[in-house]
Amino acid sequence: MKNNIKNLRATFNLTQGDLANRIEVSRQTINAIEKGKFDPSLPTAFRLAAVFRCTIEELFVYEP
Amino acid sequence: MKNNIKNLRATFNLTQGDLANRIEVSRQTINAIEKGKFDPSLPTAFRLAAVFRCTIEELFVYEP
DNA sequence: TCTCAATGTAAAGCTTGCTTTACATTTGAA
DNA sequence: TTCAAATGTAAAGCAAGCTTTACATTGAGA
Repeated sequence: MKNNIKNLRATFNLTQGDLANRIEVSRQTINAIEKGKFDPSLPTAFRLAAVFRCTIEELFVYEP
Repeated sequence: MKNNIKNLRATFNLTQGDLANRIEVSRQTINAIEKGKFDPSLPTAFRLAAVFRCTIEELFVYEP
């Protein structure tokens, strides 16, 4: 699963820590998701999409 | 997190077992998701949306 | 009514998402 | 150049997603 978080984060001028605070996860979680270490849970994906005012489909690219 | 899986499954004439096979999870997983026992992972949500040809946002309603 | 498919549910166990703590590396602004 | 903020990473531990096995309940058609 790929994602556009790093780019969007830059567009919105947010640090990993800022974003983490906004969606109430740890900074390490944001880092891990950006780095592709693991996929977020569905609730976390919804909160991320809400911050960037986009759909989950625009934020994440599913790869079988 | 609420979801419309049960309705859509009826519309598409699929049993829980059918749907489970389609997205390669166990029947119990489908049952648990329908019953709200837990939220699916993001990959599982993507596969569910693909079966019903809808978006994740149409399939799941996030509740903080 | 009988019966078989579909659904509900439970327990044990594995994997993954996420946390906290902690430290190293990179980067950019003064 | 230096120093602080931002990022990267790692380990241990808890919580959630999912599996397998197994059995009970519901429901609809013969």
